[in-house]
Amino acid sequence: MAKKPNKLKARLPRGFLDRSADDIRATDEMIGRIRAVYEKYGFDPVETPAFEFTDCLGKFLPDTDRPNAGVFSVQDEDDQWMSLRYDLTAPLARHVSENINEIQLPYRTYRAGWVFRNEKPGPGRFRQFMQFDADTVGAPGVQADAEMCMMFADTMEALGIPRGQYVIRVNNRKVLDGVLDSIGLGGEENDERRLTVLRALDKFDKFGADGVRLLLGEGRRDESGDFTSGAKLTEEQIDPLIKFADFESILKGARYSNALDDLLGPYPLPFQEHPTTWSDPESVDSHTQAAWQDKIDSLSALVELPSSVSDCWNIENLSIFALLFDPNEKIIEGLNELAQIAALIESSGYSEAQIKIDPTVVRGLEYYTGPVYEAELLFDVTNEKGEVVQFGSVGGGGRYDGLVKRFTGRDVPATGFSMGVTRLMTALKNLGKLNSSDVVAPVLVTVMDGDVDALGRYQKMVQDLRSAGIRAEMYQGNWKKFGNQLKYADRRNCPVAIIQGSDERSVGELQIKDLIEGKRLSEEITDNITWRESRPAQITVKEADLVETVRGLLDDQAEDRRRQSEG
RNA sequence: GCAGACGUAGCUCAGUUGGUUAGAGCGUCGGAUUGUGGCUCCGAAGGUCGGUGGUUCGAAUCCACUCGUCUGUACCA
Repeated sequence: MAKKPNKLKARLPRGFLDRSADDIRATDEMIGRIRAVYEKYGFDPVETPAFEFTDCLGKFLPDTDRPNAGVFSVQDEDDQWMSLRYDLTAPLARHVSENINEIQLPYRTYRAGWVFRNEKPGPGRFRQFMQFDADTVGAPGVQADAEMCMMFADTMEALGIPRGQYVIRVNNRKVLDGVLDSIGLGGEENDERRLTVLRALDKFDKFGADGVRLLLGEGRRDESGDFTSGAKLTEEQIDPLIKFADFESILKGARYSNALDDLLGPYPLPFQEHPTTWSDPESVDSHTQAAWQDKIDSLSALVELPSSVSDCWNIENLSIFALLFDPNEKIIEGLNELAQIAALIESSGYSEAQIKIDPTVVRGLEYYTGPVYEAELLFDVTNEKGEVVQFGSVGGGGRYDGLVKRFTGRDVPATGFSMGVTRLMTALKNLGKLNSSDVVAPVLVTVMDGDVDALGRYQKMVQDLRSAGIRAEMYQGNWKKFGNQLKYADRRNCPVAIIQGSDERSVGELQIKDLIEGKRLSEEITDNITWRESRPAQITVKEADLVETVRGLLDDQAEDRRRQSEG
């Protein structure tokens, strides 16, 4: 006997998703809300295509062994490499550069689009996902960064995430760079190690202070036994970094019982001559105390805290912890910018519960040059299996002053951020915060006779309903199995079915069946004969009353749904 | 990329120390019911046991390789 031909296996590449009607409607809803916020802030849309020349995306030309590592790349007819965009920022920089003469700077713009990354997908991470970006191009001042943070916070709230359930964390690359300089990691020869250190710091949320300490030192072994080699810093370098990054727990006494003792204690600072304790000022010799006070005074003179900034913004604490290092110009400049951002945000009425200065934020290792910010969800997200998922950030951004200059040679400072629409939607969906759509399935006009005249009459009913603004359709399957028509209507959640056979037709009537009410009534009927013959929730009306009756039923059902959702 | 776990029907899974013709539930389709959704009952279809090679009289089962999925980790512009 001949082998049956192998069936083609239907399969989807991993990391890609088919989107359901509910998903699409929910995404549209989200995008609408985000867009409304951006528009209100005075931003205009712009759209760029999915493909760009690979070099314009800022990616080096693909190497021949693995041309698709990280990005999806193809070669055009003329052998030039093109790639699917992996974010919306690099294409924007290209667009601005190419149209720099027509664009009025500062250019305030937003856009939503699919981006593609050829890397291993994980929970809530896909190879195609949607981002929604906003950028201000040609604005050098921190006020532009501050505005981005505020708009970010407004967007989160517009999406229905209540205050306290999200936070926008703000940091400044200049502070981080200055800190790394001061522990001897400045200069080009340390580029690689700086990256390793920043990556390690970025994992603070995931692995905590102890894990980060390992990554800064020799390395860390994960639970599968795989080993990640570390930055191989010395204890003297690691200690202040950890304390700087973890300063909030230190202040709260959460991690170190004698926190401020530690601050002074175990590693030599230039001004520290004797080990001492800070928590008990009596035990500190006057010389050391004075040295510290000098340091703090001189730092306060350098970091101009605007008078309007209150303590809650962490600037002062951050400044004190910057003393762990020898504060250089970069640190001072970075702290000043953060202080100004805090002042601007505060005077606009935002609180620390919404936007927070946080030295552990590391983003965009490649191109960010100043303030960086990211949005994090603070509620637990559970997946389909009911497990709590580490969700991390749902969007972020920062200042990228060099990106346009790559093309134009002109200094065009810019700042902007990106919302991860797909990620956010996964979170909101799992949280049940997405109002599953209000779209009601269509009214079904059933088919009792299949001749052209009859079909014409059914189609006319459908058109009458549609003309009245009611979603409606005629059954398109095998009409001879009438039971299947109602089964179809039931599974589609059709609210109402219209039935007209020759009996009704001959007296100018039709049957209108309320499928929702009928389903409710059916719960009390166990016997099939009764169920079929009682024809629950079914009424007979004149043909002319079709539209009016259906509209009445739909209104009643909508009212019921509204009441139910209210409790 | 690295490490680990797992691949049996459309889905969720069972399958004994290697032993005849690989099973169940759900779902699908048909019928009981030519004009009424649910329930119930009867019946049917649906499998290269991920693939290739090997050990064996005999492999879903043991071995090797390979592909795929999942988890952790790396990368994440």
